[in-house]
Amino acid sequence: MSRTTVSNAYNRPDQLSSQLRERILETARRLGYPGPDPVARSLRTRQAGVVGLLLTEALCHAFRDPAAISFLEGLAMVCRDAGRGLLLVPANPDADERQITAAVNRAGVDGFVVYSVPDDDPHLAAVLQRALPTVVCDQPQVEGIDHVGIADRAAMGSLGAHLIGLGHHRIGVVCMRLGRDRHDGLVDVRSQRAARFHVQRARLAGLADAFGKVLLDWNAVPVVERFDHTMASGASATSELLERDSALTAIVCMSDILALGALTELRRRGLRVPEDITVTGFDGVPEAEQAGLTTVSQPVLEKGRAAGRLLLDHPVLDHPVLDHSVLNHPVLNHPVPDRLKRLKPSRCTVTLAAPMVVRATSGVAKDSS
Amino acid sequence: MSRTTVSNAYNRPDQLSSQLRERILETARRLGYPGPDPVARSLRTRQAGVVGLLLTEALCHAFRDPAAISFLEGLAMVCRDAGRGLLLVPANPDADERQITAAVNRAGVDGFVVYSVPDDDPHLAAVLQRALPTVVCDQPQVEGIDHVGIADRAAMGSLGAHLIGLGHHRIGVVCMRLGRDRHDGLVDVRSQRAARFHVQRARLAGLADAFGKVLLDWNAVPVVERFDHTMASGASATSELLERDSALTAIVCMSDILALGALTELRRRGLRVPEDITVTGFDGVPEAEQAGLTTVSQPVLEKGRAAGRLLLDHPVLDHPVLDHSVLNHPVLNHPVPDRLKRLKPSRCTVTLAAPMVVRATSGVAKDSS
DNA sequence: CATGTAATGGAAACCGTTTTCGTAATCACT
DNA sequence: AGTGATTACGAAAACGGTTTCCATTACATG
Repeated sequence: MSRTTVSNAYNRPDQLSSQLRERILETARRLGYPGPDPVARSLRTRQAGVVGLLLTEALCHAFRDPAAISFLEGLAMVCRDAGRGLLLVPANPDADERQITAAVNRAGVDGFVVYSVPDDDPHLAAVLQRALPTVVCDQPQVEGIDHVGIADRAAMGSLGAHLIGLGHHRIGVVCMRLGRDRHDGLVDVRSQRAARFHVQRARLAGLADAFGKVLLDWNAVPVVERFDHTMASGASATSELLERDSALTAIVCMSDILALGALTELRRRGLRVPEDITVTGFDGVPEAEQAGLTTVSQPVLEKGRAAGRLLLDHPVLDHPVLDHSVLNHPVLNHPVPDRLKRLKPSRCTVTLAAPMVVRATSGVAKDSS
Repeated sequence: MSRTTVSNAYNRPDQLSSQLRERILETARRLGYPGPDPVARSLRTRQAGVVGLLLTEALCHAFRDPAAISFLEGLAMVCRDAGRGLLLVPANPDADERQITAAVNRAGVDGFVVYSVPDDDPHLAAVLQRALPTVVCDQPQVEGIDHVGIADRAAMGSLGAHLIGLGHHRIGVVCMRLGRDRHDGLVDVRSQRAARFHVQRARLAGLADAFGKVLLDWNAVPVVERFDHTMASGASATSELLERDSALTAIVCMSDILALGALTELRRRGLRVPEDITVTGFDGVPEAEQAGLTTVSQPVLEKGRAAGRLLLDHPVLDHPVLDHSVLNHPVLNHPVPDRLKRLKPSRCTVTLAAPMVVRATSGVAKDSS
């Protein structure tokens, strides 16, 4: 019996008579042959049928972040529909350069999605080395690499302007980690600008924009960094801010998780939100919605889907590659009534309708064999 | 230049002089060679360095279920520490038999973890065909296949006895889907026993046990099934139960998600929990903790870690044998059936004995461990 | 009966590594 | 310089399929 025929029996049932096929399968069963080896098949066909996903190093925290989960969900949906597997690349922050490169190089995938890792992450560098189709999300744009994201800076700018419009200027900011090293505490403007994470950098810059626009001094705004992206961090950072200045009128958090932590801390201190103090978040996770948080709602699931579609070369149907300027104007779906101005409690959600998709046309990494 | 030397340059830097190695790497860079092909390497080494994960078909719902996420997190942690990738197998409920088998067969993995799929799931059948090391979780035990789970039946039995001890006997039950087909509504005992999901079957049986033990009629207890595992389902099912019998004293939900939905529905109706009516859940997710739900806290993350360790042949360190009396969690050690020896050296069945606590924070009940 | 055509099965090349083993070169030591 | 040990590198055989191409057979047709 030739290999060809066996191969055909499994993959092209129409290429041989059904009784021969049945005989082959029967024999296979008897011999304990489990079917064609997927690895050998991948080698020959030059196709793994798998998409690699590079999540932030802090895997444990990624799974605790509803936004990351939604992204994963969106991506997984697209992969499932395309019959592709989704491989979580084992990203170990404590590994040395060699191990990291090895981990990425060992991944038998047809392409990579990179989600919110630091700019200088060695995993990312290793991925780019692989010269496979790649999509980055919540990252700085890389020449020739597809990109999915939102207008973080503009969105946070809107939120900042909204707050300032309400009369807030004595605010404190809570931010997740800005770099790969643990640092919990105040960060000055220099450090803010040097943040290794695109998202954090952009959002802080957006807030600074809003302050600059009305000639308020951004340098005077305390920004507290926390390495762990948890509610507890949000709480402790809020505490730190209030110790420093108990007269703050708003706590601006760079994510909903942190904002939820801020809420609990404020309640613990007997402060009413939003009567006594305002809290804002970012992302628009369900829990935030339920808590009645002022936040920026971004289409996280859609970002995952867009990334997947982009990688699998499907048309990015729902997200035509938009002009940058369109998305630069996030929609305030609750315009602030006049009577609410001057520090009156108010809640609004800034909704970003669709992710921003930038398709790399120069195709450096794309389809280059 | 021979292939051997190039291979060594990448994988065994100590096997050749550093200047030769540098020369090779330099040449590779110049020629655009991206390093050894992981697929070919896997073929040769007979090792993919990847663990396959088969999640329930309803992928979208899996990612919305905090318990499933925690399991995933635990598994991912173990994989990361072992330098293994984690492959989400594209499980499509709507695919036909052939596509499903193909999806599983295309996965280049060293082993599978199967998490809470229906007993008759064709994906599961395909996985078992592959004759690879496999661990099932929240599934019925399969001869010769590693198993991770908790004593669902005993746990729910304890919870039931606890409720009965408090005087509850007029209760309603909310359950997630019992089979692969959508069915929303009341289910009789026959259907309960025929449930395709191990977990649901065991938990319902445990509750029935508790009723039987004190000679209460389980047939009289209304059980409402919901296909979608969401808070909305919990709410609507609760509504359905109350329409049927407004004098219920307790709503027993088979998961925390459903229970949280029940809570909102009851609040909406102006009923106080736990003063007017008791609600119980299952899983012990953080949200439930926060809501002060009576629930069974199971070590979900630990289950994920145990599954990973079992598959990767690490000792299952953190899960020692506990006394049967605690909550009836035996740790069984099965000798390896001879025919399976070639697949994997040491197989055992582990039932998690890590802390499983019946919490009673909602005031009506108080009990522990 | 010869011949063209379609259906079916087989031979061999190829995918890109790892690994074993052999050979040549280098080196320390007597 | 001879000898044995050690090191550096290369040749060739797997690994387990897919795919292309060709040979054979069966059958209908002129």
